[in-house]
Amino acid sequence: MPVTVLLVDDEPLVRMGLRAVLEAQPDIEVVGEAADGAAVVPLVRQLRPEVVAMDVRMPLLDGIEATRAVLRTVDEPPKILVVTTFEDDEYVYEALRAGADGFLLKRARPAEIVHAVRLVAEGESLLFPASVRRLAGRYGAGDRPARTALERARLTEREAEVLRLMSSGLSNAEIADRLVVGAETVKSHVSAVLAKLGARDRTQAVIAAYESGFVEPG
Amino acid sequence: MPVTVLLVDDEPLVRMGLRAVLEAQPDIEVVGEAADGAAVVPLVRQLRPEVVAMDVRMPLLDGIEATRAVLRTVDEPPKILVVTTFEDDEYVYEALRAGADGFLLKRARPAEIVHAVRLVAEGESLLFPASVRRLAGRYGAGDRPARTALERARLTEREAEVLRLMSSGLSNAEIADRLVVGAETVKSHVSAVLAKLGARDRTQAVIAAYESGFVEPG
DNA sequence: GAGCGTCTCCCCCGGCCGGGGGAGGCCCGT
DNA sequence: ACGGGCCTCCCCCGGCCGGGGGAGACGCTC
Repeated sequence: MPVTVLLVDDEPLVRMGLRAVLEAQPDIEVVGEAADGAAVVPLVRQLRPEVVAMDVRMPLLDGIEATRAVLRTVDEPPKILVVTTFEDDEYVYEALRAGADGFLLKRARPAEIVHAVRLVAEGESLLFPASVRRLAGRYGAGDRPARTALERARLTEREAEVLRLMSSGLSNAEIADRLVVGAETVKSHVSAVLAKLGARDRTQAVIAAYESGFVEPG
Repeated sequence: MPVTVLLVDDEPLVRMGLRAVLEAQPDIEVVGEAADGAAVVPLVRQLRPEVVAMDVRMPLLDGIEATRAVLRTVDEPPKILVVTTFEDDEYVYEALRAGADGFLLKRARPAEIVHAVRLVAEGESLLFPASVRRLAGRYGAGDRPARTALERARLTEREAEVLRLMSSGLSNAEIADRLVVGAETVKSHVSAVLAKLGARDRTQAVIAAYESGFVEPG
């Protein structure tokens, strides 16, 4: 059965765009739309979507408040994907802290959007949108949303170990030596880590590791 | 004229190894050796080497104290390259704080050793030996040696900008778009950054950026 | 015993990356 | 006016990386 998605955005154009992109996929079904945050909770109760693509800036109730409302009032809440532009980065981190599961850049290409939806639907986090770095310096100490997001990624012990070694700058071959396993094995673990973190390459994974507090600089 | 190097290590075997490796290079000349830290300052005054390859654990005066002594008492002091094994990482960061210019792992391959010597001789730092990560958590707040080391790397404005973008997870193509320049241009900047940081690839450069405080996690 | 997750290894393949070397234009300081 | 640093772009090339897909072995749980 397909992944069910609820679109929440005050701009019809954006909703139509997302719908067009997502409906083109056989395994994704858009089950509803909302134009403001206030309508989200009742719609979620009614439609029980697996994923909510949630805009940040909306009338009545913004994406952050709507995210909080959904997670606070709905049993088995859907995954929340925060839809954003570069411009409202400052709001995004609040949404993540409110419990959202990932980012989605409006300017992302269709394939990336589809990928993001599938990822969160599978319970994986989407730690790494290209703009994550721009959030730096805006978190208060102690409440880093990304940390929970990475924890949500549920890395296995081996994968965590590989991520640590990646974060110390080692190549796959070097990691293989260190762990005394084959290079192909390391590749498997690395691929798993990238998928779970929503990272495109090892560099993004390492950044996510730093941003989330998984590793810490001096 | 060749780069002049002073070897300081209490083990003759290590000195011989280093000498063999370095002397094989036409552009590098080993001008002297010392077996303990106490002999370093007078030898530096006498020989005026451009680079000192300094062991950490030595009799009489260890590498950290010797480094301090040289930098404090010699005009136009040489570049200090700390020679270390994995095992004495805990001492290395002190050496860096004392003003050393880079690391050198004893188990590094000859080509890497030669490379390290050339780099520091050219006034560039060697931020990224494979073990840098192991230093994490040992720095006191406020006195991060790596920060000074990265500052010593003297990145140009453009290179710093590229490093920042690399540290936000962008690919070369994406950086090119963002800066509105050609992909080849970005490659040039990236290569320059890697060289100046002593990083092997962009991941190591990003790690160095985090470790040095050049970028900061949430 | 039949799953399921984890860890291990394999193949093929396209692509981005990074090294090496070169080159032209610009500004700035000598 | 010449040199040097910086930014820009170019070519060739080998290699690591990451995706896709598959598979066997182990241990756990149901």
